[in-house]
Amino acid sequence: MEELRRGQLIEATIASIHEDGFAATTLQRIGRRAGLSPGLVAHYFSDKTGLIEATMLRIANELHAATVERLAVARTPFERLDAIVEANLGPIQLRPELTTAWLAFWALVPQSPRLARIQRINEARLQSNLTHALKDVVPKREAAELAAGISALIDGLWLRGAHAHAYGKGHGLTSADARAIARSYIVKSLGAKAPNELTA
Amino acid sequence: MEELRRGQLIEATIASIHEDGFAATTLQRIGRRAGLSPGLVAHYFSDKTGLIEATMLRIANELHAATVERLAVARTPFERLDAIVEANLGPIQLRPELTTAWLAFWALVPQSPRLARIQRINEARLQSNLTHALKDVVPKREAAELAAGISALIDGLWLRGAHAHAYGKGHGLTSADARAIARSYIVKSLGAKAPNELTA
DNA sequence: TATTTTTGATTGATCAATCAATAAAAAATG
DNA sequence: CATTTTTTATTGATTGATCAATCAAAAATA
Repeated sequence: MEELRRGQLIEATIASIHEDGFAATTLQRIGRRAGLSPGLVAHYFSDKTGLIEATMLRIANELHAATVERLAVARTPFERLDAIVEANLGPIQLRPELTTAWLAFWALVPQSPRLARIQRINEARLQSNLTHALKDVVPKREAAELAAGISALIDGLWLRGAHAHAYGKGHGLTSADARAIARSYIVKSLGAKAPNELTA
Repeated sequence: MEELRRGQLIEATIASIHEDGFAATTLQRIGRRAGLSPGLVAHYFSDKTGLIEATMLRIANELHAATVERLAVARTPFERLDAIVEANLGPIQLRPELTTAWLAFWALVPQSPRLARIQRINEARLQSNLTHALKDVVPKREAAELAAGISALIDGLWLRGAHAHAYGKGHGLTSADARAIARSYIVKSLGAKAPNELTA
């Protein structure tokens, strides 16, 4: 019961941030969207703040889980890089509801040490996954540098994808565009060491 | 008088977003910070919304002006690319107050067509500047692709820089890190065509 | 004096949090 | 098994605080 209700409230929060905007995301609206009373938020999350934190944590963990799942079936270093790109920039992660929620959380990070912590872990996970995938292809020293660049590029592409939804159809970056740019960066960075497996 | 007051209120808005957080950025606080009455906002911006829009427009135009200024003294394509990187990721643009404000505005873009328009123009300016700088170094077709990658990377690095301030000293990306990563990407992308002028 | 600028109290609306009341489920007891 | 007791889940109205917007009055300026 507890897990069910928490999930309902978290999903309603994401939906409300997307459709009402973060400023208009009130406990009343969340409750109505979830088909529950606004008072329940206090019962399951103690606070509105607690619900927001739980929501960010949830989507961060879902991203991580999606990445791990794809990495598990990747066999070469290039497949691993591709798995990371796919998990982060695929159409599932670039859904309008999710990107809008991420934008809102990113904006809250400077005011909330709790959210900052989640975001830092998020960055560290991405960086670590990239470094591991790179460490067999380039010198260790270079791997860290390269991972920093790729991870920043992924976040930037994500940002572009998030805003593209706001620009309306036909404007801005698509998920496919984002992945193509990321792959192109990886291929160029690895230079001659990058075989065709990457794009296969 | 009008320009003075508008500037005071815009600066106070940026300061309040940074120090109080966007949610706590009220007309009262803005007024107090500016040493003016909260009622003046209505007089000079009609709305709180109008003040927010004017603030985003202001920092977008300041970024553009800083870019144009640096581009004016750049002589080679590589100097032009470096000027763009420097204008976007230099310590002036990566100041905590500015990055926090940008984060807040980015989060508002999905709910506000007016802010979305400013952001789209912002992206277009960066992309256009990069494409022009690249068009003499790589084939036209490739220039657009490359510009898309570099501009996304710049935005991603900016995001990292913004969050780095929230992580506290010693954690996260510095302005110097960001510029180094951007330059490294450019050098690798241009391959043998990139002379040393870039890092000179 | 006429006009513009500025003030700050007021208003009406909205919000998160609280909490007493109720319903449902589970556990304990006879 | 039936009944009572206890715990847990849920509701929704209330409260106190806060906000943007308004505007009449005052101050400054021309």
